[in-house]
Amino acid sequence: MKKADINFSEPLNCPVRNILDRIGDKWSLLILLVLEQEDVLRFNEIHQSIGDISQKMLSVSLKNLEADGLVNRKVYPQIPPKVEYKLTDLGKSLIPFVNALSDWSKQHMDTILRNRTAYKKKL
Amino acid sequence: MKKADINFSEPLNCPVRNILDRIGDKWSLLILLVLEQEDVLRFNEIHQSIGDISQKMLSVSLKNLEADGLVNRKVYPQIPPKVEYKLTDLGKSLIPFVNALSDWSKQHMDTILRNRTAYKKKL
DNA sequence: CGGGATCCCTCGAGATACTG
DNA sequence: CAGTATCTCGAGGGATCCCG
Repeated sequence: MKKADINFSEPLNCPVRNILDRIGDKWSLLILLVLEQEDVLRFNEIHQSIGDISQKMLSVSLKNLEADGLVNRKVYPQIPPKVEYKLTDLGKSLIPFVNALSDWSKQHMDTILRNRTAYKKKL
Repeated sequence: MKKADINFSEPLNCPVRNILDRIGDKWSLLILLVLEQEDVLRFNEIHQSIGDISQKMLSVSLKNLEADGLVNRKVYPQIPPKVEYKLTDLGKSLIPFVNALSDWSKQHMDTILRNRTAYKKKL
């Protein structure tokens, strides 16, 4: 080993694996970013902002984010029901890093797409 | 919309979705970090560094990373074969952001695990 | 309105065996 | 050594219906 001696082969003790298990799924990051843009949103508002997420997956993803303490869920006991979601401080603290990744993606996506096309032709 | 007017509902035009499609899988980020630590590695060296990845998934993941231009693959035409992998400049440029995420994970993993335990009890 | 419960199907990914 | 080829299984995730 040369540098930080991170043990990548220990799934439970590897920070990269932990973070990926949390936000590496299809929707969680997207939900966090939507909530960051709008501050407070109701279930259907998130649903519409993302567009192509199913009700089920939105529900499941929100529940996971809530369980981890990244999102706060506030229920108004009324009929019809009203539920509001917002980021917790912990959730907000993750946003800058996600945005940094997003910016990297924006900058290099063209290059990556060109690389991929060239790679296919090479085969 | 309040802030950057990102259109999250356009899968093809959403940087978050693009980056997740690239690195949101189970192994790609891990491979990038392993390569960053050791500079140049052969196939089986990566295999052993990660430990619990199958040959198949390592092969597939490396091929994708190569296609996107994040990893360079150098074949020595000899028997037995020898293949070396290293990060490209593009691959290297992604590392700091991944490390930032990894650090965030290290800092907050305890809190998240406690949140999750408390959430389960609440149910 | 905000979900929960159920059904169903695709595909990610592991195990194994084989090859230049 | 560095993969490829096949088979297989389980989970991720969509569609639909229902309920307080």
